[in-house]
Parts: sequence; C-alpha cells; structure tokens
Amino acid sequence: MSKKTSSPRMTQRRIAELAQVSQTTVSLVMNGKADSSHIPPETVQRVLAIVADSQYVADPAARRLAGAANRIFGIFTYESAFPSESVDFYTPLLTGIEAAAEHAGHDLLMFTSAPVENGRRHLFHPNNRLRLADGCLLLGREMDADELTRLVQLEFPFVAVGRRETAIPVPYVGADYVSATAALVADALTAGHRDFYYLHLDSTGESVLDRQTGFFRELMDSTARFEARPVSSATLRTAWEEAKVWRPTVLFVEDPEHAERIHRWAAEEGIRVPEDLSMVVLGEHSRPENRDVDFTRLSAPRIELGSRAVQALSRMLGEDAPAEPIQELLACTLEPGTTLAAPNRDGQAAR
Amino acid sequence: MSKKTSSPRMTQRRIAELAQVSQTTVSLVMNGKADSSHIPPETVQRVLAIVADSQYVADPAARRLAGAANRIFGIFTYESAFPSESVDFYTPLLTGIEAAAEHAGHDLLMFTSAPVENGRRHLFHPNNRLRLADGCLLLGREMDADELTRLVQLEFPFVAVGRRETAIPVPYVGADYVSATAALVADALTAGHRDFYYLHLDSTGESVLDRQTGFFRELMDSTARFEARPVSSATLRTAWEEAKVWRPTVLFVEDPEHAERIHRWAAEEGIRVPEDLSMVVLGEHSRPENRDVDFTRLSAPRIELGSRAVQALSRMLGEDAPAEPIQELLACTLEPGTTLAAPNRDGQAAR
DNA sequence: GCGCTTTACTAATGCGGATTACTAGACGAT
DNA sequence: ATCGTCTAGTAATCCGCATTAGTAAAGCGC
Repeated sequence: MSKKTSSPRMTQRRIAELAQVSQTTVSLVMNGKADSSHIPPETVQRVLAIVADSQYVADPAARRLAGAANRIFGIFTYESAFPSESVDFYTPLLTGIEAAAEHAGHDLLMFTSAPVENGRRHLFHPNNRLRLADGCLLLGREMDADELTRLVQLEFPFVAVGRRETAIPVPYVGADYVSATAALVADALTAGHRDFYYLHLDSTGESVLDRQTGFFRELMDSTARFEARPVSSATLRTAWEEAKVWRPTVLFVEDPEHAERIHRWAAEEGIRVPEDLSMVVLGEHSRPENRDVDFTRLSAPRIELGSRAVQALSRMLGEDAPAEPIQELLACTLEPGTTLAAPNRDGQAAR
Repeated sequence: MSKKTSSPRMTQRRIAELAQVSQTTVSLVMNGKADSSHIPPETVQRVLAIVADSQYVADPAARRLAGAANRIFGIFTYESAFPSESVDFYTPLLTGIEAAAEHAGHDLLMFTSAPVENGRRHLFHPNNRLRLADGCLLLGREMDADELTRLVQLEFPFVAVGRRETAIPVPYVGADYVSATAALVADALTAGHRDFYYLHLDSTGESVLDRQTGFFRELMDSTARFEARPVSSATLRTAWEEAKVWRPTVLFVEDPEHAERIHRWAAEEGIRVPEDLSMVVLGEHSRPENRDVDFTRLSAPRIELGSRAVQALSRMLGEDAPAEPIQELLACTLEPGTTLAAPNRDGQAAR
C-alpha cells in the first residue's frame, strides 16, 4: 500500500533499494531468470511484492537499448493508410492486424512520419524509428524492391502483406489471385463462354500479374479465344469500344470502378448484362456496399491476411524461427454475383 | 560513396572515428547545437558528409533514454479500434489523426496490447509502452477517470478526443453536442413542434450528457411539453410503446440503430415519418451509407477532431506550452435529412 | 610575458535495464 | 586442513545518445 512516494520515477534501482537487493537481482527476477541464477523463492517474492505495489513499469527504451524485445510491431504502408481512396483497402487489413496484435499482446507502431516522394512513402529516411519495433509489416499494392533488400540486409524481421517476387525471397502472406482468377475463368468456360476479353491494369504489381497468370493459364489449355489489354481510367472508353469490336461473350475487368463505368455504358447502349455480355471483376479496391451492381468477382480474405501476417511475424521472432522465409498464400472467396451467365449464342454483344 | 563496411551498426561513435572527431561533436552537429558549441562550419560539413553517405539513423531508444523527444504519439482506444462495431466510430478519427501526424512528421504508437477487462481496455498495465511516446491521444466514448488522473500526476502529456469533465481539468478536443442538439430542438420548435420525446442512452459519458443538456436547455425556455427517457437495445420496444402513449409530435433518438428500428416499427404500424411523427437522431456510430433512412441529425466533424487533437498535443509539447489545459469544442454539422417536418395538428402519432 | 577571454573541441557521466563475470560463504569429499 | 562445488547473490559493463563540465590552444590587452 505504500505507493511510490512522490515523483522520482520508479526504476529497478529504487526497487532494489526497497527490497535490499541489487538492481541485477531485480532485473533477473523481472525476466524470469531467477531460477537459473540461484535466487531463492523468498527473495523473489520480496522483490515481486514491492514491484507489485510500486506500480513499476519497465522503461521500454532502456529495455530496447539493452537488446531486449519490446512486443512492438511496426506497420508501414506505402500509401497513406487512412485517407479516402485507400481507406477501404487498408481498413480490413488493419482490422485483422489489430485483432491479432491485441491477442498476442503487441503494440503497433505506425510509421506515418515516412516522407512522401511522388506519391510513395519511403521507409528509410534519416529519422526512421524502425529500430523501436521488433519487426514490421509492410502493406501496399506495390513496394520498393530496394527497401525490401535493405531490410533483408539489416536482418530486420518483416513480413509483406501480398505476394512479393524479388531477387532475394522475402517473407509474405498474400492472396492466391492466380487460382482464384483461374477458377473464375473455369466457371465462365463451364458456363459455355469461348470468347474472353480481359481489361487489366497496367502495373507490375504482383497481384496484377498474378491475375493475368491465372487468366492465361486457364485459357491456354482451353479451346477458347481470348484477348487481354491494359487499361487506365483515361483509356477505358477506347478500350471498351475496341472490346466491342472484338465481340467477347465475357469481359474480365480488373478494376471495379472500370467495371462500374462499363456496366453503365453497356446499359446505355442496350447491351444487357449478363444476357448479352457476362462480366467478371477481379479487383476490389472499394467496399462492396457502395456497388450498384453485384458483380461476379473474387474477394481476398483481407482481415485474415492481416492477422496471418502478424502471426507469421510472431513466428519469425520466436525461438524456433524458420530458416526459410515464410511465404503463405490464402485462398480467395469467389463471389457468385449476378453478372456471369451462359453466353447468348444468337445475339452477341455489340451487334 | 563508401557505404558502411559490413555489419557493425552505424553509430555516432563510428561516424566520429571516420570524421576524426569525438562522439560528442557528432551529437552536437546532429542536434543543431553546432553554432552554440563553437563547432566551425568545416567540421560540421565533414561530419554531415559522413552521416549522409553512411545512412546513419539515430537509435530512437537511445535518444529516448537520454531524454530526447522522438516524435511519436501514442494512441489509446478504450475500445478496440478496428473490430466491426467500432470501426466506423474510430476510422474517421484515425483518418484525421494520421493525416495530421503525417503532416507533422510523427509516428503513431497504438497501444493495442492494453489488456481488456470486462470490455474496457486499461492503459496502465505492467508492460505498457507509454513512455516510448512523447505524448498520447485518448479515444473512446467513456474513459477511466482514475487513469486520466494518473496521467496528469505523471505529467505525461495527453489529449482526450471528446469533452471530458473531471475533477482536475484535462486537455481535450471535442464536439459541441450541446449547441448542436439545442439547434436541432430549435429547428423543431420553429417547425411548430410542442411535444418532444427523447430516447437517450443510459450512460454517463460526456457526449451523452451534453446532448441531454442541449435538449433541456432549449426546451426549458420554451412553452413546449417534453419528456426524456433512457433506453437500451433491450428496452427499446417498451420505450416505443410508452412514447406512443405520451403522443409526441417529434421524437429525438440518440442511437441511430434505435432510430432505424423505431422507424421500421412506425412503418409497420402505419405511422408515417415525418408526416405523423418527426424524428431527429443525435448520435452517429455507424456510417451514413448504411442507412436506409436519411434522418435529420447532427454530425460531428470526426476527421477534424482527430487532426485538431494531434495539433493540440503538438502545441503542448512545443516550447510555448500553454499553462492551462487546451480545451476545444468543434461545431457539429446539422444534417437536414428528411425526417423533420411540421407537426400534423389533426392526427398525431399513434392515434 | 602574464592573465583573460574566446575558440574548438573532448572526457565523463547519466538515462534504465540486461547480462556477464566474479565473489563470499557454506558444504562435502579427501 | 585443503580443494572443489554449489548457493546467493553483486559489481561492472554495455547499449547509443545527449549533455555538462572541462581543457588545451590561440588571441589580446597592457
């Protein structure tokens, strides 16, 4: 009940004085090394009793400086995490991360101070607080390969969220877009489609490439006719016109927003979806509730990705840290939606 | 171009060796104290050159231990920040906080490790990493008065998001629910309402009390008849029945979810909103997009609350720290909605 | 040529905790 | 009585940086 008398911070040294032992002993007791250091139970109890009623809290900075872990995971997002456009991308990931961190008793240090250079943040800046964390999670659609390399060289433990293909293999937890895309293609084939057109983003991000891999892999083995083409918001109109000339029975679209716009244009032009043209969406950057159309699409388990990433990082920091980098791919969910149906053999799209 | 040769971490001491000066000098230069310490420009340049190409980054733990600030703000949420129900409450706040932190070059340390005891988190636990932060932000609908007191005693800088009424005044940035509620009541009075029924939450949280204050303050001066009653999800049905007996022309409801349910019941019972009964909503715990009904309601500027809280904390940590605790109230927006109209004199609700 | 001031630094210390190396005393075996 | 071993600790050192208290050398007035 003594409470600590006034201000001077509670430290191990003060506890040591009160318990009539040395600071070393206090440290030993606090870190559970009492047994292996021949500290008898009575002494341990004496120390613990004083610790308990002194409200002592170890200074995390001192612990870290002395080389101990601190149960802090850093989080670095290559785009700002909250601002509008990205909010819906990051929120589910952060939800999973937070839940797992809370469960495991970890704090999360968000590196929001990272300076932005032409739209991308940089983890390594002269003031980075990286070393405060025991390890860190990297989020973002695309990451800087040099920074990943540097982290590996520093032997700083980290896990990327999303598959990463780099010269040196890095640990990641990602979504299996290859299989999910292939499965959607297979569904379309089963439904009878033989003319596939794919409007994908013009990016070298792994998730983008993976969808293409899935698309082509499944179609290569089939007798279907197919075509893929990169688009951006700016070229979407042209792409749509070209697509119509090509006369697909099913249109795969990567960006949900592009899909919305095309769906609208189709409606205006009297092209019915899915009767005249089926549509499948492969990306999901904004929240489903906002959608007017219930597209047939895939859905990455983003909450789970977040928590699995935390678990992976925990494993890496544990005793039995695996030698190989952890690389996990989680299955996506296929959302049936209402925009994939059997092709209309008589009247194809854009007659 | 030398790069640091192999592993041994770059430290001020290594830089000192390379620059042929003492570690002290390096520290002085790094902290801009060169001028006041008679370090000539050439020496400063020599040191800075080596720092620049050595990719040196100061160890934040060491800085903190030595008493320097670290540009880290802690964030403590009394409820888990992301999990489902709370997500929509915290997201806008975090958006504002993140934006302001990024702008000011601060990192954010989220204290997710805080243990949960019957639904509430506790900031002070034997392993808290509070001291790693320069100051912290407290979020949550209700906060533990003891913990606030303890923070004050520790002289640990913090800002609460949301008005806080405590024995010792604490710094906060909150929303002015009193005025906003009063304004909505005034609108209803102007529309001709004279029979007000208020279903509020049974909580002692300041925001809840403030809405009551606004409600009563405005009605005390009027000739209107009014009644207020605490409700919970469990007692809502009963409350609704009682309300109908009382025959209000306008119903103020604190919880948006309660309002949704009542709106549904009213529809089933043939009571038209707002023709037969006007409704006004005062709380906003979930996102507007999810709403079926566009209620007349108030809206707290949550993004701004977040960023203003960060700014307040920055001010407290600056040179000219104000002696008085910063206490700011931001105005709420009144959303006109479609559920407040002139009362129907002939046929009141629940005939 | 002797104090005094200014310049240009550096040695030493402390922050709080983890860890290693060491010591004093007790006990057992020879 | 002597050596070795075990117990119960403690002293000392280190982590990397910030800061205070010097100190050696140069410049200057008289």
